[in-house]
Amino acid sequence: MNDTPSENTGKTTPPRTRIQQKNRRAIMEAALEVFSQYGFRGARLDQIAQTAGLSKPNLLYYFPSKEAIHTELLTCLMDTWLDPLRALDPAGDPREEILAYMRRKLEMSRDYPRESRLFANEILQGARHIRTAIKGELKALVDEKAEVIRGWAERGAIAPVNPHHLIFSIWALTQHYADFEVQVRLILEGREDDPYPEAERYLETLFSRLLAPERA
Amino acid sequence: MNDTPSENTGKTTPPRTRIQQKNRRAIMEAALEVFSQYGFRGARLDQIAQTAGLSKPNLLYYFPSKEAIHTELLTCLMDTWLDPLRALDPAGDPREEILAYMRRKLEMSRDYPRESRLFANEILQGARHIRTAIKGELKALVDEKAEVIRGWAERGAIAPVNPHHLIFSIWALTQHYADFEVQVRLILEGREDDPYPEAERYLETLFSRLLAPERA
DNA sequence: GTCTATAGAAGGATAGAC
DNA sequence: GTCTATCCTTCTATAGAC
Repeated sequence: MNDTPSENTGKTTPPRTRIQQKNRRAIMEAALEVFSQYGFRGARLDQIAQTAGLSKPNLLYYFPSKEAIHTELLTCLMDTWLDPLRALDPAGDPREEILAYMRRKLEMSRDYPRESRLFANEILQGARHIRTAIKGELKALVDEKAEVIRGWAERGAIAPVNPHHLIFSIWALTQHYADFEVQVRLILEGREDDPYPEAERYLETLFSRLLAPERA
Repeated sequence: MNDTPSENTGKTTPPRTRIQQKNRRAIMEAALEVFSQYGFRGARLDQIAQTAGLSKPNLLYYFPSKEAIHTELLTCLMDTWLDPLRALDPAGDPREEILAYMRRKLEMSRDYPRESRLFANEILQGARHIRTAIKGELKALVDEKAEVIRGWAERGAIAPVNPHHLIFSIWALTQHYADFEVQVRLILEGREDDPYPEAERYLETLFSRLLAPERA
């Protein structure tokens, strides 16, 4: 997931051979599959090993422990996970930037639902393994972008809103379709086979009306 | 949680004595605490027993298995969980009814965050134990209320929206504050000690602007 | 009804042959 | 690097005394 063998600073164990790279990838993939479904405590090493096509001891040849796999997985994915927000451009058109951010997040839910559920499980279960990342990296990024949004609202480019809660609402609304996918699909059964086209239309309407500056 | 000793149909084991009632309540309370934090697979019986102030074997005197505790808990809470939506009154003022529903759901998140996380864990982990309830009870209720909302939109009492996704969005936005409470609080640290007052203001603005009929 | 003790299965992790 | 075998811990669940 982030196994660049060259220019490795030594922070994570650098994989040397092709086969190691391949196996480490397979393990990360399997770990994502299992951890995203059951959370850390509910996940079982045998399941990860089996999904990765390895024996349990072989799995533990690559990583020292269950916790190490989990930590590596979260660390590798965190950056990708924050990219959509990082891309929010202070110089762009305010409403379009926010709508585009929402669309990127909705695409992430559609294309990477397991990643969404991995973080959902982790936070739901107390965020013990990513507390520092939330308090540091994520908080800093959110505060920075919230400041941008506040500026847009102040100069009247968008309707006045609480920037932090605006960001929360984008997370909540888009991630809901990944995290609660089972429920959404069961309820929409017989109406929409794929919830995402309607979700996009609905969320575009929602944020357009919310942010339209020409009112009150 | 639902232990009316009289007029019990025999569906769940009817508690006979005072002490049994008290202990069963304590177990349900402890089970809520633990299952909501770790999900079914991650939860441990000792933790539930300890939290309930009972020994592990004593816990299993009241319930035959871990699964039985979990099922009982979900069953008991499901009704309460759906009450806010049931209360949506087709005869009421459309915008006010939807806003009131949102407020009730937000209050549920604030006052019963563990219940929210219990269902979140369950659905996130595949909804294996409440599949039938979702496909049956919940789907029927949602479809019924969505029809009401569709009627309101058709006669122009609210702006046109997809009723199902409107309901999803109310769930997503309100439950987010319970399910992702840790993250919300960490990010708002130094700004808002209690996220709920601002959340209510923000969500009222959001749904007011979304549903305002006098536009387009 | 409640406890101590423990069976029996499953989980995480290691040893050592190949 | 990978496997078989296995250790030790933890977990669910039960037996049986009180």
